[in-house]
Amino acid sequence: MSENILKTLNESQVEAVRHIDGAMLILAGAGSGKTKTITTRVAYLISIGIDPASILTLTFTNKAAREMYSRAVSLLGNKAIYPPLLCTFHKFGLLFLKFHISLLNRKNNFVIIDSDDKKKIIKNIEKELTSSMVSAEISRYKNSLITPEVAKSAAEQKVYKQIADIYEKYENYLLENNLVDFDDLLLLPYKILEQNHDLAYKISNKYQYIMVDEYQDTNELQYKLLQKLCCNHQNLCVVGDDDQSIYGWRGAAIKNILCFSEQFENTKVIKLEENYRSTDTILKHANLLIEHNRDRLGKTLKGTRCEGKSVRVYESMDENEETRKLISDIKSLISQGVSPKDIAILFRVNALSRSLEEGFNKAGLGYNLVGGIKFYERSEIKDLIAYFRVITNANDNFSFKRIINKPKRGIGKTTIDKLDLESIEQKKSIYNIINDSTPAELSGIVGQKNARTLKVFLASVMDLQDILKDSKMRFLDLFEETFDFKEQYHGIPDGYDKIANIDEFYGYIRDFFIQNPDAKLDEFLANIALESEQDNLDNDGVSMMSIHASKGLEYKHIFIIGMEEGFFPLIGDGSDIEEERRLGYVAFTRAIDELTVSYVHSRFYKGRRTDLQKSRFLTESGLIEGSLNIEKTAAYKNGDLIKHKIFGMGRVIGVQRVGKELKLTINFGGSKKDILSSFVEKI
DNA sequence: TGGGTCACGGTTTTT
DNA sequence: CCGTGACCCA
Repeated sequence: MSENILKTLNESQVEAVRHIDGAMLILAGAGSGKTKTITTRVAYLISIGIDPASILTLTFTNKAAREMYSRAVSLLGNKAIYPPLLCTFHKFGLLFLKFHISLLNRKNNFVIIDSDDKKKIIKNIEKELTSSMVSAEISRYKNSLITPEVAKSAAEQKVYKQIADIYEKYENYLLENNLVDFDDLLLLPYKILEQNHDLAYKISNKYQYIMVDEYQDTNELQYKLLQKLCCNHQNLCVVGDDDQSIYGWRGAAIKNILCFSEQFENTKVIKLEENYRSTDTILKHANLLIEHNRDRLGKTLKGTRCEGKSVRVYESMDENEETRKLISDIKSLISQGVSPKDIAILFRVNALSRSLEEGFNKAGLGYNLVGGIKFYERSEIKDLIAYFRVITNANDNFSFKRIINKPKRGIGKTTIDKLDLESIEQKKSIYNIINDSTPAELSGIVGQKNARTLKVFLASVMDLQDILKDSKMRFLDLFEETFDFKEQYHGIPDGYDKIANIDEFYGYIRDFFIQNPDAKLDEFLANIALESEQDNLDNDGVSMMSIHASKGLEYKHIFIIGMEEGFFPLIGDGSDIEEERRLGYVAFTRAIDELTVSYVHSRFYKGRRTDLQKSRFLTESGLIEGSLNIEKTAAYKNGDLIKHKIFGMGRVIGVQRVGKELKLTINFGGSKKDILSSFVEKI
């Protein structure tokens, strides 16, 4: 049976699956059967008698976890086995904390906050700095294991002192309200393992075989955590593609994959370079593009299919012409019997979807915009979530403040501020202040009218808490009855949609409790906190999404728009041209049969029309002949200007990597000439 | 308290 | 251009 599983794999894949003990790095190029290899390895390990409970597989997304899990289970057939743990990093962290957070003297009824909540908390602490900036900075600290104290003492510039200060207050706030953010789901387990060697040893012993998907996207903290999990063995198998690392801006440490072999002894390295997805033509251009990157482990995708159609390059005056071309193409594809589900339009910047959407609407074509505002991020849903959080965790001041006036009950900012102050003074949550104070005491804080309102409000919340203990379903019915939550949206703009969302959400909760009758409300909350809607691909239209969102997906027909300097590659302060190129590589390799790239001469963006140059990626990938501008370019050799004129008149028809340099093939007057890039300089 | 108006700023975002 | 947030007045 174990050998049977390996039947449909190629040689390298089999080698990867059969390697049992010791560290392994699987470099899996785009479309090289990465998921198949991991899932087969899980099934194989179990089939040769390894205890499923000792296998841990970590992914980044729920979607990947679900897919791998079901594939691994189906490979094992119907044999009833104890399922191996296969989940996201964050889910693993959550499970770990539920068991062990007491080691940090914290209770395990903590609530997970999302990035929106985080920003709100930061804003409440300090309004001068932009909360997104501070939020990202705090994440960077946490993921680099820098404590507030260290951040404070290391800060030299005033801004960083300020940020470190906010960081400290933020951490205290989380602690007081028993909240954890996404970073904590990894950081706190690491801290616990760091402080408790026996536990680390025990856990490492429990998970003898650890696998990590998308390793190129791991950060410093994840690496450290993995080290702890492996402190008792070296059976860590990581799978990734350095060429598909596109989350550097978010703290992913590409060095984790680049240096894996040095960090773990006797690492076996396996490259999966056979691509089963795209045509040879598509791969050729993808390879040409990525060849321009310096920091690579080095890998070339080999095609297994056919040459296929050549990649089309569209040139348009502006975004309207671009959209017209795409729509006419897509219409003709559909008339030839292509399903719109097999078509996707990709862009580097979400803002580019606007003109597309307009065009599609006018043409009456259905589309499916991936990304955008997520269901759980809608304000009405977040309000409901805040209600449920307060109901399960009375210490959650943050959520309490969110719902205190929703629906409107006449409690304003001034009253909230007073309660906040009181909460700090009494070192007690707002919930408990309202509960513990006598009506007279509370009136002293917020006035008689507000005191009465708050007492009534809290009584309703407490009634619901009681009902929740008896019946979750009855609780849900009474919740709406008590607060008239939907009522507030009647007759306001978008109110109809909001009510529909609320009903959908109630439906979700009911479903969850039907599926998990024994689960508590806080389990539901933890579940949705870690759930994002990638499964947004519900309707049958053409998909539109950012390149980031397209990672891991494939479509028969791919259109990439906005191939212009400034848009793609996107140029900004933190921009990294190699990462942009990897994004290009990811985008190209999403295509199965046909790839079309498009650029325009001008685009309407941020309220103005901007002139644009076509993307360098078009020449780098060999999609168009590059032409060097006569005035701006000259060729030098050893400091001397050479053949300026001839070179200037030539056209670059090929670019190839030679060592650390690029070899440009120039065509002038019919004859070809090769020149190294170091000989080319801008004047 | 909350609705209205104006100024500002604006990549990508698995959890 | 278009959404968010600060600020002002009823």
